[in-house]
Amino acid sequence: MTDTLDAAAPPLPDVDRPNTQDGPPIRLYLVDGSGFIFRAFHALPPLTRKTDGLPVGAVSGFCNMIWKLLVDMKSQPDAPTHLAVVFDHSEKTFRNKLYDQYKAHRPPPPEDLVPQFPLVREATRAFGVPSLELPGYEADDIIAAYACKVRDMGGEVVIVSSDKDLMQLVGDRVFMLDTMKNVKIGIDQVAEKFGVTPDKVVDVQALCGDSVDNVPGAPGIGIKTASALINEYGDLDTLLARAGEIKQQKRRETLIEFADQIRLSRQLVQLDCDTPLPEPLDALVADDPNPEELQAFLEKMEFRTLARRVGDGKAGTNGAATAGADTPAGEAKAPARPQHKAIDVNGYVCVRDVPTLEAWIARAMDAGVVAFDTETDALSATSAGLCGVSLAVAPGEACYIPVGHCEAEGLQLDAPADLQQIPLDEVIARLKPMLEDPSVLKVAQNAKYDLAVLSRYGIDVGPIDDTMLISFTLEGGLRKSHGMDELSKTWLEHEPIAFKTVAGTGKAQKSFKHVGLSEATCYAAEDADVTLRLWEHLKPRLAHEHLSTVYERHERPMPQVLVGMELAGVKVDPDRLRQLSNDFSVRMGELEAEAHRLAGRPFNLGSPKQIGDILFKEMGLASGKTTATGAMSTDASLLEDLANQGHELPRVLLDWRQLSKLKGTYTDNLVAAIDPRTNRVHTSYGLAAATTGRLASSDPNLQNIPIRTEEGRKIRKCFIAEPGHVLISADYSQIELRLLAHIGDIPQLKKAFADGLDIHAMTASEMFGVPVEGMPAETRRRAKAINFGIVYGISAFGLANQLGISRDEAGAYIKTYFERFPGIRTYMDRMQQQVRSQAFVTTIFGRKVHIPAARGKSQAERAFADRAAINAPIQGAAADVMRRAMIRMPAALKDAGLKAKMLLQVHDELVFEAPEAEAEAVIAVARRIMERAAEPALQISVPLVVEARAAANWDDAH
DNA sequence: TCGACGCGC
DNA sequence: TGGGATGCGCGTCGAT
Repeated sequence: MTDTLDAAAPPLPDVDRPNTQDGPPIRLYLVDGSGFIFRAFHALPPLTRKTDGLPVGAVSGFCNMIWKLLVDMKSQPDAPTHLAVVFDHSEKTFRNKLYDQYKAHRPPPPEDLVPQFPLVREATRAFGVPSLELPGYEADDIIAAYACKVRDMGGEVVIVSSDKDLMQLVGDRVFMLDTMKNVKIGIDQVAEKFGVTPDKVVDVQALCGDSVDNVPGAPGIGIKTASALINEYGDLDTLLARAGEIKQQKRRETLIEFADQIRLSRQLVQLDCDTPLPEPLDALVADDPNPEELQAFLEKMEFRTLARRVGDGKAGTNGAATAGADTPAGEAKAPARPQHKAIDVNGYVCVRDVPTLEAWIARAMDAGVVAFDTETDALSATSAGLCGVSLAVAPGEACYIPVGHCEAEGLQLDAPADLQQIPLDEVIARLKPMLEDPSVLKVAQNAKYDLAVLSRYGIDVGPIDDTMLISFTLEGGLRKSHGMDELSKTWLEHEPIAFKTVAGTGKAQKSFKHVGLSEATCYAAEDADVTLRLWEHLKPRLAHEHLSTVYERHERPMPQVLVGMELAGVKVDPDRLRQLSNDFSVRMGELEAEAHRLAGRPFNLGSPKQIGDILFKEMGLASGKTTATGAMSTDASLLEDLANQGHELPRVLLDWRQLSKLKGTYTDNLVAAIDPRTNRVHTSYGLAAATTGRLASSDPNLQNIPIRTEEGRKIRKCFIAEPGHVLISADYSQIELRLLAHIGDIPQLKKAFADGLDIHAMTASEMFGVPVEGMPAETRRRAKAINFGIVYGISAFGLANQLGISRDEAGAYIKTYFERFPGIRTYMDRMQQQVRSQAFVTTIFGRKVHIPAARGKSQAERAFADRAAINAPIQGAAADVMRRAMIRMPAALKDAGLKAKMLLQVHDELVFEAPEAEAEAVIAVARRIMERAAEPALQISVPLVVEARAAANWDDAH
């Protein structure tokens, strides 16, 4: 419950504070108590009262939410003036008289939830909030009655619930608030869900029915058909009266045959605004709780954090912390219990004998879906050793299976810790069939890591779902990270135990294998538990938000592919790299001495600040520009200008910087990154890093190896193949411009690509009216800069900078460009409009790229969003094409009988290693797969062309 | 921990 | 009006 709304939720329309004739404005908050307790129970981690084990998780979530509402009442402009919590009273209601099967399929509530029902009512009273219920009626009807009354009086109503059955009540002055997701639901959100305005929601529900409540509806009609029909005919009665006019035979017959059942369904879903009010409205006036009574209740429940906040009277400013504070995470900070006794911690189980392990595996097989997580003794997935595996088979039901925990050397314990574990081989052998069973879905957060670890122990995990990738597919661009901690805080309002808490921090940080089994179980089992809950929450959204295909085709297969590449690694020549490093050092020393001589004093060449002082203060050179923070800029373009004016020092600094960069970033670190076991370098690819869908490479980054300068290429030459093998580089030629031609439908560009012309020369020819033959190199260079600039949404200023021409001249170029290629202007305008109205754009493959800056306050932010919106569909489509090629590549190579391996990806390039004799065959396979990668999803209207070459090192293959 | 810088596509 | 004025990453270094 953070203060700010989810960025995805549009702000509420400004509604003037309503006035009633005879009193202050009314803003009534109605909390759907029954709905809340079910959702809180399933969404929040299990929490029990310490003294007697009474389950109180849902009560805790409920108390935090109520407290937040009460705190907001004092400060927020849209705080409640009236407040009540509404509960269902009994199983049987008037609806059962209409239809005896209503809600007949409901399973009994979970065992752990039952004792919490009376506690939530008690909590409500302790907070001084009226608790309403009425025999024979559902909570929804009571909510409807109050909502209608207040609305008709001119007041405002906020229904705290996410129950879709309440959405029919939404209107100009009636909203819903989902406090667990921090989303407000207004008319637009209802329309998005049901495809009709709220007043037509019952008609749609009557048609499609509801399997949860056992409302029959019309067979074979879903929400889409229902809303289409209602929108066409206006309302349900008209539709049923004119059902004979419907063209589709099946649909017509269904509506006629089931007309009565549909009318009954409408009666079942229609909420009754005439439900008698259990209390007069005046009785719901919001008021402060009685402090003693509230404290007594909270202490009885052992909600210490909330009790303290209530005592301070200043709680609620950070709702997320409030919600998490009474969870097991807080308990973990308590003094450690004796390790050898703690087997069952917070309901999580530490598995240390084979029968227990078999029982958990059986439960996973039985459930058909299991969340899992691996714990390791280091960070690198390609080298870390396994410490243990955790499994979650249902929310709150998780275990940790330690396999590699041991005592730290030199660490004396008072009593020997009990570290008895099932042997590693035994655990692997027993887990393997379940983890590889095609009928059991394995859910992981960042599955690539766990797949890489387990694959080194001979387990080929599958099928998998990845909560990180699901989140990335749904919300790429909305949040910086899709890490588990952040997702848990957002969606489960729960802060998992931090790794630091169990392993320590900084110098004292210990490897996970030295963490005691009790603490390790708390941490590891919780991760699997949280992963399962996140999956339950996020996975259904893919379908609802039309992102299932993107996830299934472009995300879900990637971890497997990348594991293959990361584990393969790439060979580098350490001797040659060390020699380069030495050469660079020697020359840097010479340049440093020269720089000190020219400056007249020693200084640190690596410090932009000191360089600024020397150049602009001591030597009096004209400082051209400043950086974002106002410091004097000393970047390469500026030093280049000064050098061209005839100054000596800037040239020396530029040369030194180049060598310093190469040595510091590349030579030394690449040698250090060689894994001694494989003698190769294993990068890690980030899948949820770039919002456009591009991969990112890190530890080390192999996507920014130098290529432009002669010195830099010396480093690239150090990437080599094994003896008897070659490296093969295959890269898409001009893929972004080709996709722009397709997406923007630019005839001249499409024709040029179809004819295989030099695209930059063609652009120059179109723009400047000169023939391609005999064109000056400078003319082509300018056209090339414009082509690239267009892809990035460049301005006249930027282009002028890039080309070293005047701003007016650059402006004229851009003007000419748009005149020659009007389709590009249209494309850019379209993206700008789209991002400003929706705050996201999509690629031709359906990938959604959120650009929240489009809703930014400053013009600069929105201008930035415009440029990102122009670039994202192009860069993103290229990334999508590349992903499709990569996903198909391993099988294509294998089917062709080739031993070649895909090693690296650099956005538009793939690097393979193959036996020399395979080179030609690999090139043929790579080109075929890459050039046809968009198919069959899309037919790109320009050819995608791949250039490929084999050589002994990466530079020569390029 | 942050900003400046620079490497890649 | 006028400031700001090419997209997406990662890693290093110095300054704090």
